[in-house]
Amino acid sequence: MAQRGRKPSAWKNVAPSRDELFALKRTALLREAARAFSARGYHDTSLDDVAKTLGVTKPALYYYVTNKQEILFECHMLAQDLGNVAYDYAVEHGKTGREKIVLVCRRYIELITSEIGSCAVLSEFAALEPKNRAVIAKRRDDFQKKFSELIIEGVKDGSIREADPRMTVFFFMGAINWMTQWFRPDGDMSGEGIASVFSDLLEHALKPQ
Amino acid sequence: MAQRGRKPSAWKNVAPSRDELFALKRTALLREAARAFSARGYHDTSLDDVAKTLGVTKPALYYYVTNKQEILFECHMLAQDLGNVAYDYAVEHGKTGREKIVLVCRRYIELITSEIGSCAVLSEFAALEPKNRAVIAKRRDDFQKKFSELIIEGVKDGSIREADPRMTVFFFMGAINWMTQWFRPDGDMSGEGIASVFSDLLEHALKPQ
Amino acid sequence: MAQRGRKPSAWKNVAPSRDELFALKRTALLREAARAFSARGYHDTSLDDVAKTLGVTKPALYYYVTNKQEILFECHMLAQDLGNVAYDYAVEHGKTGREKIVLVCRRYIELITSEIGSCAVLSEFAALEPKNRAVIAKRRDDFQKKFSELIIEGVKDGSIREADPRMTVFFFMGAINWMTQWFRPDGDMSGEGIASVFSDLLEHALKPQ
Amino acid sequence: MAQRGRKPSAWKNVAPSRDELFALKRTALLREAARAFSARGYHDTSLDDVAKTLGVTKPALYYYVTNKQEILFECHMLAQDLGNVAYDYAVEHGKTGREKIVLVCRRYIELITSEIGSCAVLSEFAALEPKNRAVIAKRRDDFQKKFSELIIEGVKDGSIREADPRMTVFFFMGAINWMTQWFRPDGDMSGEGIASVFSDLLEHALKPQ
DNA sequence: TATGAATGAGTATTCATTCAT
DNA sequence: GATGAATGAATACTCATTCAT
Repeated sequence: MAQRGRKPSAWKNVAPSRDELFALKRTALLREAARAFSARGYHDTSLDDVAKTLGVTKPALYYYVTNKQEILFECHMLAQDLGNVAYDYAVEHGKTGREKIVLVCRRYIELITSEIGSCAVLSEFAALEPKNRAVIAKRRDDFQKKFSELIIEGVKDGSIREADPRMTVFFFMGAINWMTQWFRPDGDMSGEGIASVFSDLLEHALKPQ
Repeated sequence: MAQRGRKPSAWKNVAPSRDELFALKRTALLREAARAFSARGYHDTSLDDVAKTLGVTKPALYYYVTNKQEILFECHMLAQDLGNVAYDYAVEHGKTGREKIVLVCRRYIELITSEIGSCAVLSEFAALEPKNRAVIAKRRDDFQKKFSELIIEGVKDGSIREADPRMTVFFFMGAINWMTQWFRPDGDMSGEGIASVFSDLLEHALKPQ
Repeated sequence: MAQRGRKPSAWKNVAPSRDELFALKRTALLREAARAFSARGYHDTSLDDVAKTLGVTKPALYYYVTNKQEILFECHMLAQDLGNVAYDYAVEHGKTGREKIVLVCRRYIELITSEIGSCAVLSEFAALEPKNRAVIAKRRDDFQKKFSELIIEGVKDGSIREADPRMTVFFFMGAINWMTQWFRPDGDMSGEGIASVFSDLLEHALKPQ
Repeated sequence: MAQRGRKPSAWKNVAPSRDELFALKRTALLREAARAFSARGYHDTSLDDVAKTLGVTKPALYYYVTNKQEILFECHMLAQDLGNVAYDYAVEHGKTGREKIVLVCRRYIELITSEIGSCAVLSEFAALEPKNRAVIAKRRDDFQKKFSELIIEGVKDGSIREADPRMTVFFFMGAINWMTQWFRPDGDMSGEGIASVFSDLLEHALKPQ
């Protein structure tokens, strides 16, 4: 999807190439669809609505995606990517298991609040068709496994008190994912603010004694 | 709707009266619908499906409800009731603010896990029509306010460390509500088990030091 | 339908007999249905509406009629009867053809305005099922034929100027039947008032010179 | 919607432009629907019927209208337009009030008999939804008012004998509107024939002495 | 690339009618 | 005589998807 290696186009790449334009438009489509899906739900959002908001007609969308399902699926993928980004960041910057866990939490919240429109789609899991649902579920499980391994690590290095790793992950993944239901970018609490409160709560929940 | 005081019918009231039958059937309808809504989403669940599962025809449903919306709305109401039940229980049995909070959490989880089918409907908030959505949102807010007052109480009586009450409520309400997305009654963790883990995490997150 | 010759019941006929009660209720049903059909149209009137207005439940109606169609049909019959009543009256009281025609017109208007609710049903001719439609059409034609014969009679006796009898009948039957579309019993023009104006117009339209 | 001034397309404008095609199809739809509504009544005519007759599928209709109601409404509007056309013609060509009235009558009949399918819809007034009904009623009243003013004019200029203007209008508007109930284009009386008979009757009904 | 036009499949809802009680 | 309950059939309307242009 990325176009790193393409041959230099004329105009010193000032104007985006055809491929870039395509990617740009496709992303805009996904973003707008995610926003709409989150607001009204997948099944209650017609492609006509999405198209109108983008200023094109419905059939035009089919040039960029093959399906309404594909849109939903891609949105899920994008939203999940944020989790991995947060994870990588935390593993790189944290030392103890607890530090890492808390960092994931903080970073993840910062990311999804900055992109909340696209992320709220996570609650439309049921609307995925079986095949896609399986893929997304698998990725979710993988992510949560990596997560619970951080907890195990923390228990080993003494930074985290004895706790059921899986349940603990469910616990704070729930706290974070549920944000899509109430967070408003224009609310009186910034993404960073929430990240602080939540990671603080998490830290106390986990640390020994 | 309850028929406590009605004149004793024959058969020692073994057979349900007409009104009771009506209520029974209506409840069965709501339960089944909630299960379906949770599994496939509101918009993707046809009343035909619900009716078929109940062994009746679609129009028969309309004898018990006026609308598909009404079903969704009533499901939300029922699910929300559990929260209040848990709250009342906790206020009655807990002493300090923290004790109460933890009790609500534990009791609430026990309740929703025993009735998970009906509760998972909570994630279909967006499918409510505006008027109903407003009602449910109001009740949700009221509930969360009562909740955060328990936290304030705990901070005052010293059982809870200094914390943003509203965010704290969002934090663990999220943890609990998200359960509807992963909890399976036949999973390897019982409702009580989860209740224990979650209320323990909550307790540590809140207690001073 | 009338019960003239029935054997004297007890109580000196003070209380209506079973048969009379049946007839009474049936008539009330037809009247109310006619009113509703006129106001909202046949297809837009549900038997539930009719039943509710009568203070019974829908299935109860089926004790008095076999069909929704039957109701419409009987209403048409009743409405048409008025025409014949008017005709008989006119033939009895008028001398020349013109006198008779004008009398029919006056009498007919008086009758339908006193019973407008039931008569407006005449515009629901299209809602009759083919078989019934044929019956009603036949009666309508018969009536109009008797009518045009009065015109022929008038032309012969010199009270009416030369005119196409059939068209003339259509002309003023239309004028009269259309009343069902605008006449209101509580309007500023009484049935007698209209009868006067209309029969006056008719008289001038027909008389020689 | 008309394309008078558009840039001349190839083929000497033989082929209708896109917009023209749209308008053409929409009109065909309205015409066919009117015919069906008149024959079977609004509520007893399914859009499936209409679509099938037009050789398209039902959803295709929704490309041209938003509603079944819209169809009925537009049909009423078109039918009413004929009245105004007749009125304008009469005012232009007639001298005395009576001449004008008689001309309206004649012209109007000629118009509706040539378009009887669309006009018969006038008897489906009750099927209009309240909002639309109000609009149509208003136009009808306006038309009848213009009409009765012609009568007043005739009374003043001595061409019409003293008469209640409103009732007189009702009288012959009824005669004419009722035609939709019996006129058949293939009957033994042409539109012009009827126009002659009716306007003759009207003339005699109105003229002094 | 994008659009106008059309379609097939689906779905909520209404309602006349029936029947056991 | 009347009712609660249920059903079958019908119908307006929506929408993802396709395709010629």
